[in-house]
Amino acid sequence: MKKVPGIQDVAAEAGVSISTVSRVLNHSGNVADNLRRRVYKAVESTGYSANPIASNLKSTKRNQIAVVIPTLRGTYYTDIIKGVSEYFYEKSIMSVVLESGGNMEKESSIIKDLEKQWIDGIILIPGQCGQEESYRKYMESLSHLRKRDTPIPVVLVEADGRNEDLDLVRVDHEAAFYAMAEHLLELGRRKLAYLGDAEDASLVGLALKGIRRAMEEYDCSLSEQLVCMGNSTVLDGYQSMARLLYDGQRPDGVICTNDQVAAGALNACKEQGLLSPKDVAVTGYGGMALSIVTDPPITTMVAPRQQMGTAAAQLLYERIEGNREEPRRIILAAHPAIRCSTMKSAFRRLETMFDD
Amino acid sequence: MKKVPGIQDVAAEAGVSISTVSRVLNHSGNVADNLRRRVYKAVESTGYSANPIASNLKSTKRNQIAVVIPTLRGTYYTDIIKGVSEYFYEKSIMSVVLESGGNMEKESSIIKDLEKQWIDGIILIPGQCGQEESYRKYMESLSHLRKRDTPIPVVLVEADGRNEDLDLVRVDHEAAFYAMAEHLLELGRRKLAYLGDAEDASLVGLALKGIRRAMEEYDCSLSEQLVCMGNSTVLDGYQSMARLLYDGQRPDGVICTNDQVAAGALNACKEQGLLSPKDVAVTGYGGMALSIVTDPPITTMVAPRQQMGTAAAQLLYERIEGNREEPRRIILAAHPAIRCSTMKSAFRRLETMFDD
DNA sequence: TTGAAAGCGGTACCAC
DNA sequence: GTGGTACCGCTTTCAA
Repeated sequence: MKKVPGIQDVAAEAGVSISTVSRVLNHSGNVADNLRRRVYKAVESTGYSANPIASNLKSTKRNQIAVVIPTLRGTYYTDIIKGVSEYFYEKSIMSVVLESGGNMEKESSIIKDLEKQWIDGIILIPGQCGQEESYRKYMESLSHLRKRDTPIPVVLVEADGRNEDLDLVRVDHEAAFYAMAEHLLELGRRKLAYLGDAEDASLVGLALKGIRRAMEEYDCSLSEQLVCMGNSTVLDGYQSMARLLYDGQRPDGVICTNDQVAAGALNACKEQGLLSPKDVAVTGYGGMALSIVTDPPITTMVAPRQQMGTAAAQLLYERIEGNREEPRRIILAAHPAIRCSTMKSAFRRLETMFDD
Repeated sequence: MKKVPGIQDVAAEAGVSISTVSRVLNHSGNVADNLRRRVYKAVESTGYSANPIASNLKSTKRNQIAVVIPTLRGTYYTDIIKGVSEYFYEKSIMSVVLESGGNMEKESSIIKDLEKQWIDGIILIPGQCGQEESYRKYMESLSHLRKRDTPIPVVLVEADGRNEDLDLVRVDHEAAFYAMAEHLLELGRRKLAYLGDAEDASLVGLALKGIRRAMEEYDCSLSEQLVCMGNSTVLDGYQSMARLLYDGQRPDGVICTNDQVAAGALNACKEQGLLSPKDVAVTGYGGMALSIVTDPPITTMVAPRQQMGTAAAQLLYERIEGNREEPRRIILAAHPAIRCSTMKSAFRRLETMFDD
């Protein structure tokens, strides 16, 4: 195995000093035209390409950031990644994607690994962080990053706001669920149900808050019996809804924690001969591709996922460049997509925005 | 800004030589117990963590591979990434994900960038490589990687087999489409249509080959009028199917290039009052999450996406370690998921395998 | 068993 | 303008 050509080979080939080669290649300092040409020629003939590792040895910069996400399944998080990696690709910074499984221990261990890797920054999308106990340990590993002599900047995405001093980008879930509830209430529905994700306590809290606030304004309230906790798959939605109906509960509006659950709920309704939206109006959440292909298509709140990624990337970049000290929070709004699962008259055009 | 503790600080703190610290930390060579203890203590007190950049300076290894994919949208490619990154995470090798937009020029430029980055290996999922002309330039950039003094190994995923000497992992699409056609033919359907993706000539070719082979065996053939080319979104499927019906063509079976197109086609049928599967049986392809939430759920071929990723990662790792010289191809089979869009009696259980 | 010293491939500062 | 040279942080001989 032949050795890779190094800068010293180029220098030898061109008959100039290493310093000169460096100057030419980094456009630093002035070099006489003839030398410059000779250097370029030597680069050509040797097939030289700078070793990025050695280049960063001094600066101890890696030109690399990491995105830690709960899961690569589905499109919610990968859309966020899209925003992040596009932003950093422009800046010649590579993005590494790590999957935590939504598991706090794994997240912590990944973060420790990244620390050893001397990564330039981390965008962290935490999984469920319900249990106070392990949350403490978790926060420790994060704050450790900031207490280092050379801190690794961290930007949180879609996390609750408990960690006050970290940058944060998230969707205003409370407002979004408020909007969904208001939409149903405006349509005259009063007996609303909520199908939540037991594993995402933080989202459930915000959703309930939003829904309750809307219902109060319409002088009604959310019955505890109509609040169901499952996981967040199609199957869970189906089962939760089926159980509600089996128990003799029959809401006239169902707000689901995401589009998958809504799709499942829709199925359960159909099975019982209930029509949507006539008998039961169903709303999803997230604006995933599948929300448009169900029958009827599901009314949902579209989360600006890629935009979240871009915003987070921007915040992180400011930190990496040392351009900002005080923490910032960016709260983005989800926007409604009204479809036939709540309004029969809804615009029926197949939307092209989702090309999952 | 304080300096990061380096190995020399640890050495000073422990009152030993740098060499000794290195030996202790890398478990290389024997060190007296008392020295070893002092080193560990010094590591603790200084908060030392090895600089991964400097560690690899000699070996010029980066412990980093790249996955180049057409798009981060949807779940098809991200599922492949999941397989890849899990495999390499175990090996302490980071995976970087780059999005090419399915654009050959961008792909080439990304690959050039990666070359400068001295990445240890590349898993490449090419976009459409229809046009012979630009394909040539493209192959050049690939073969350049192999002709370097220190070649960067490349594994292709879901590419056609034109590049004979590269490792390759893909699904046997011809067999899969053959199976879909056979399924419809077995159900007595004879007037089959095919909705393809104009931008993926390679897939179209294989699909048509498979479908035609199956039809021949049933003594019938595919009418050219029932072959439609669009793109691959829900909307395209809707439009293609609508056009067919508008033209007075009415197939009794429709084979779609993917699940999105099938979902769209299903919609168009419904709009014309056609029942599925009674009037028209519709099949999708890929086994995406949305195939299960449509009404009726769509019969599809499930592509082993994560498995492809793992297989590709394995091949790449062998190359990186220099354990193999001769190129290998791994062809995986897709497996059918029969649903109500083709057989009314199909098992109706909501499958949990898709939790998009 | 230990330490000194020579790189690894560049960058950057300092003379000339 | 140009070249010499001292690092960057770690690994790896090579002597002692």
